[in-house]
Amino acid sequence: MTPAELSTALTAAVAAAVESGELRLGADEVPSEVVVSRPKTREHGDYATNVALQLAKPAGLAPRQVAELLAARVRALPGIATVEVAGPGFLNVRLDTATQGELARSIVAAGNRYGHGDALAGVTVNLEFISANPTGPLHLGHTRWAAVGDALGRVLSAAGASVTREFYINDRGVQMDRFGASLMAAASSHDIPDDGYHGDYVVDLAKEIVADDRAILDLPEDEALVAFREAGYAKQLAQQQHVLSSFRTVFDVWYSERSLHSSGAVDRAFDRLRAQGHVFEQDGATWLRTSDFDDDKDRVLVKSDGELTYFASDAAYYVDKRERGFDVNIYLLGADHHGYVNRLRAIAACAGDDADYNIHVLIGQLVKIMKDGEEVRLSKRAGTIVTLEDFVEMAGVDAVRYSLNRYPVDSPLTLDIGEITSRTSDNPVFYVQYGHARIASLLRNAAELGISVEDPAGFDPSLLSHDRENDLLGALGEFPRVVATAAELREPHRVARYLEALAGTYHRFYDACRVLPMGDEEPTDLTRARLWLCAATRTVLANGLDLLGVEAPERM
RNA sequence: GCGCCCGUAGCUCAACGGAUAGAGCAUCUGACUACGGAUUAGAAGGUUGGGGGUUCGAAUCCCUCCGGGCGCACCA
Repeated sequence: MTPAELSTALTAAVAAAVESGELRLGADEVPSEVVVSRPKTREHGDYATNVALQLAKPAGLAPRQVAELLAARVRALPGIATVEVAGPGFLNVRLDTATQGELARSIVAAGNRYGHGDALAGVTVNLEFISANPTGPLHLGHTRWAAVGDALGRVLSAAGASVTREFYINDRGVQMDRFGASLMAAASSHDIPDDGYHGDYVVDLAKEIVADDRAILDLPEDEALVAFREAGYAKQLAQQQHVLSSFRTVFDVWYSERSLHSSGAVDRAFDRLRAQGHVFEQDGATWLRTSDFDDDKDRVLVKSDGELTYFASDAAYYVDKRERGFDVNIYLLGADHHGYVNRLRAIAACAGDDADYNIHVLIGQLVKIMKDGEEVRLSKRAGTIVTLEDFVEMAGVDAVRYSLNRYPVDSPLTLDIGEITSRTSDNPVFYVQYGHARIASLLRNAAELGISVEDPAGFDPSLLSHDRENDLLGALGEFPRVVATAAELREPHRVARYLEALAGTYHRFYDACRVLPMGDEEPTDLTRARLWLCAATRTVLANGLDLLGVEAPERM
């Protein structure tokens, strides 16, 4: 029995108690779903619920009275061993061993679908992250977003959402001309302007551009500037795409800011905002009255010189996403952009949308990396900043992705290269991957002994009665809810934390419960039952690592 | 000045409003002639920054103060 099935049974029990008149509740006071949780200590049963505490006040009864009358109903359900009322009014439920053990079979049967759900079914999500300027390499902050954004996309998909991952290319604006000017200066060995881009990559890029087309040096200056800018743009974008691909981060849409303007999306957005009545003219400029909502001041859309602001692009881009059919638009932004949150929400509100539902902005705090006790600040390539490539070169894709996905994004983060690359239990990514490899090895050994875990008839779930087996089954049952919660809260780190706990629970089971026969003993029913449990654990570890975009190795 | 985020063990960090606040590292003490010891058992370590409030119950929600980070353009 899964926690979800138990929850359904408890919900029905509450409804039946209301039906019979035992519980007097209004229609809107009957819970649509009774939440069950896995208690911290086994003394509190396999599962516990606080529903009686929550219903006591509306029902006009003492919490323990409510608990007692619900307990009587739940005891009668199939698969339930005992129900106790504890503390202020908790219901502590124990399942029959066989009922609990059946979970292993369900998990193996579900395979790579176990953990997936339909909590977000029918929701179309636009997940925008990184969105760097195509004027240089991706740096440490982008790396956090690449890891978290990609994992979040996987988690949202697992929860049933239809997810489009989008990278907004900031290819319009003065920084592009500065980039072109920097490349042109580097190509002719002039000093790069103070407001330009520095770092070895600019020089390398300039050399490549000249090697591709020597004639570029003979162009008039204004034409050369454009030519360098466009060639550099193409090369730098390709470089970012290549690096992200190596980092196992894929995008469905690369959206050019230029195309936003050339396609008429800006005009359409302005029309919509005007129609909603939030656009006004003042001092020769065109404004959006964002202060009608959460923003602290109004924002300029068109400057008095007729130029569009960057904010105009933001507004048009949001409206364009909505026109493309996205219900929920998630933005992952760096901490230095937190001032944008309210104005982005105000754009949604000005467009007539629900800022609480249609837009969701995640702000990521800074990442620092330490090596040998000192902060790593310099990049060989970029001049001043640590790049995604530098980080991966130091630690590897799996360690970087996993480490960045272990923590909530709204807290600053310090990672130690030595710790996240060590091949010992103090490194969570290896601890979890090792758990998977260990089970894979065990199942290989079982196959060599001719023991099949495929035969459903060979599985007697009632044999999984050891405390450590019960712990493991309980942990395995939590996975779907962990995934659903991670998706709902946009917090993929919950998956990583869960996997670490699961790996620990497995190792403790393994330490206490011999699985394969010793010496020349024959396999028993218990051998087979435990192999089912191992296979189920392996499935969950693999599915969880996949949600983080981290390999689940057969061998290490 | 206004706004956002953060403050939990010596360190890095967890914890749907739930029961005794948890892991890892570091410190100390144990467990292998057996499936991967890359494992595991235990000890010690806390007034969850301070103070109020709501609640049967607060690290979590509200108010306030203290401390830290960041942001407040007709820049992009």
